[in-house]
Amino acid sequence: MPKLSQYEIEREENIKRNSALLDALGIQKVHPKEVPKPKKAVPPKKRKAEVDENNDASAGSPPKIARTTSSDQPLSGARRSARNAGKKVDYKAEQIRVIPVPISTRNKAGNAGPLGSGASGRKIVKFGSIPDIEVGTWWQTREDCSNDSIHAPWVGGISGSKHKGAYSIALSGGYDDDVDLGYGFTFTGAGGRDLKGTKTKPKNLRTAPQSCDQTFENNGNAALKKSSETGKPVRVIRGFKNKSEFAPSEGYRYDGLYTVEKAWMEKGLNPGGFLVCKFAFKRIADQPPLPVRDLDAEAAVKNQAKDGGNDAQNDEESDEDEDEDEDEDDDEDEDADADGEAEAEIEGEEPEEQG
DNA sequence: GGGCCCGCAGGG
DNA sequence: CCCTGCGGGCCC
Repeated sequence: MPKLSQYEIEREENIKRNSALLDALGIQKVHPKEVPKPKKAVPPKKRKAEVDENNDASAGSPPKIARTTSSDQPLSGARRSARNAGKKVDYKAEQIRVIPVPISTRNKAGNAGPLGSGASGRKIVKFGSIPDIEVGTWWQTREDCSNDSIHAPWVGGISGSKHKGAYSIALSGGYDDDVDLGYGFTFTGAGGRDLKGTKTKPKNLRTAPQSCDQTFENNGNAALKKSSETGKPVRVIRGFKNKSEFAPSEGYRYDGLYTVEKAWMEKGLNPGGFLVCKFAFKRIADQPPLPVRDLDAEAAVKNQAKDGGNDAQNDEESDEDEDEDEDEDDDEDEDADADGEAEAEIEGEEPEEQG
């Protein structure tokens, strides 16, 4: 085994420390086994229609928000077990299955106007959930997400003010020592970067390497610290740059409401060893389950594709001895869907408008 | 794939 | 207006 780089050593240390901290807060990783798996990817077209319906219906009040899986659609994929019985594993299908399913797919092309905006068309600024935006809603870009009032900034990871607290955050990778357990995670704050850009175009960067200590003076960090005191819910989106099994493979997904359990500072994972502000998040109970990816399976698919895919297909079948421990697919994971309607009506207390 | 530059949404 | 900021597109 090659010796670890200094970076990796520190990374391991930080992750260990953060994991222990999450554990101390009672935040445990939920094994994928215990989490309902998305049935199968649904053609975006279909989904969009559905969204529109919901939108219309919601004029009164949406009875069932927060559907995670498409229980209404009889999918052939649901009977995978039977299909697999006599066939080789179809990794294409497998990939589709394990990839986070966009619950409602909305993007520029299809948008008939932001759902998450009031009658006025203005974006909604409040704590907690946004009307008509279900947990699991997926967007192609941060801009689209912003238009639905879930996370306003196009670039920034934290939305909120130091006086009121944080409205939302984006978990989008960027800090390799953050630990994402799905139902809880650690998050690194903002600041400590020198956005100086090039000589000709000074101060023209949107992001840059860590170059000094972060502080809680930073608006975003202060907002999150405030949230840790008030206990108000924070909307969380996960982005494709996040490497965890809970991240979408592409685009951005709204994963519901979390609370900030703790705020602290520690030496960050950067060459200078600069301090960063860190936060521990915990998912509020009774929300739709998170989609979980099977990263190993995806890697296998990738490898297969790289190997040229044709002749290799035979042994796909037999490679089942690889990582069987994780329950495997061939039996039904259907049981899971039963609880689809655990919906969370958690809201921020007050609408808290603000101009 | 990496570097550069850009528009934009906040908060102060 | 000033500043920031876990995007994104384009060009190389």
